Parts: sequence; C-alpha cells; structure tokens
Amino acid sequence: MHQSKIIGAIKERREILRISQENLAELAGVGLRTLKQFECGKGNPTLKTLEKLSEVLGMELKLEVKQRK
Amino acid sequence: MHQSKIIGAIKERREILRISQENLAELAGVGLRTLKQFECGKGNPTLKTLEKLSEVLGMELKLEVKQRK
DNA sequence: GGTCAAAGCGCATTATATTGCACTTTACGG
DNA sequence: CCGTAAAGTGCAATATAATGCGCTTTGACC
Repeated sequence: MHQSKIIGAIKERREILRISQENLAELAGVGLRTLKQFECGKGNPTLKTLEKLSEVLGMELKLEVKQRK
Repeated sequence: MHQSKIIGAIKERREILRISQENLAELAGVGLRTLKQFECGKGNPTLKTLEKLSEVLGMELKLEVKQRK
C-alpha cells in the first residue's frame, strides 16, 4: 500500500537541493532525530512539522479535491 | 501569518458535502473530539489523521514546489 | 417556549510524536 | 587502511496528539 508520497517528496526534494538532513532539520527548526525518523519511513509527522520542512524546501502543502477518473 | 490553509480546506469541503463532523469522524475512523478540536483551529493533526480525513472527503494531500513569483 | 442536531469546550487518560545522545553503518577521498 | 560526512537506529524523557465523556452553545424549526 502506498504510504504517503508526502514523505517521499520531502526526501526527494532535499536530495535535489543537496541539503543534508542535518542542515534541513536545523533550518526548519525541527529535531534532527525527527527528520531522520520519518525520512526512513518510520514517521507520522504533525502538520506543523511538515509545514516547517516544506517552507525550507520551497514547497507547499496543498489539499485538493481529487480528480474523477 | 497564515496558519495552514489545510485545515480550512477540510472544514470547507466538509460543509460543501454537507457532512457533519460526527459523520466525517466516523467515516474517517478518527475520534470526533479530534476532528472538532482542530476544525476550530486548535489542532496540529498528524499526517495520518489528515490523510484519513482527506480520503473520505475525496481529496488528496500534495506537496509541491512553490511557484516562483 | 421547547426540542433537536451540530458544533465547541473542559477534563482526564492513553498513545505517540518530538527530541537529544551516542552508537553503527555506508560511502567517498586521501 | 584511516578519516570524515551523511544516514540510520536504540534508548529514554518530555510534550502533545488522539480519544471519550459530558456539558454548553448555537441555530433552525415547530
């Protein structure tokens, strides 16, 4: 089952920008441990955490109505 | 500062669909209290909670690179 | 006024996200 | 081989999200 693409997107984006987990965590103001934790799939971050990370990565979280197939 | 449009979007969508908090909570499998809590701005839901609610509302959470102005 | 449904809120408990510390692992460059 | 940087992991403490129960508030309707 498809476990949130959200987390994958963060990791991917971080790698594209060549930022280490350490830098991202610091820039976003979240604990390094927290970031590490869910980047390797063991996480269920809160909205605030996601928003802090997104901000630094130049991304934004959107909630959209799904397209009908 | 604009604290998460995400939550506003959920509330809005729920109202458009004419679902009560009670029904939504039940359908999504989250506690009623939980939903109530953050619909009135006092919450910091986890990713899983958001995803459960989005699913029922026919919405999806996306993380996109911000458009450059 | 009474009644009903929906929403909001206080309190208390449980589950878990967040965090730091320290260690291991992996990969790269000398 | 040795050092370094980055990533992953176990343990343990603290903060807080998730939850239920029950009461209040609000709005619509008869």
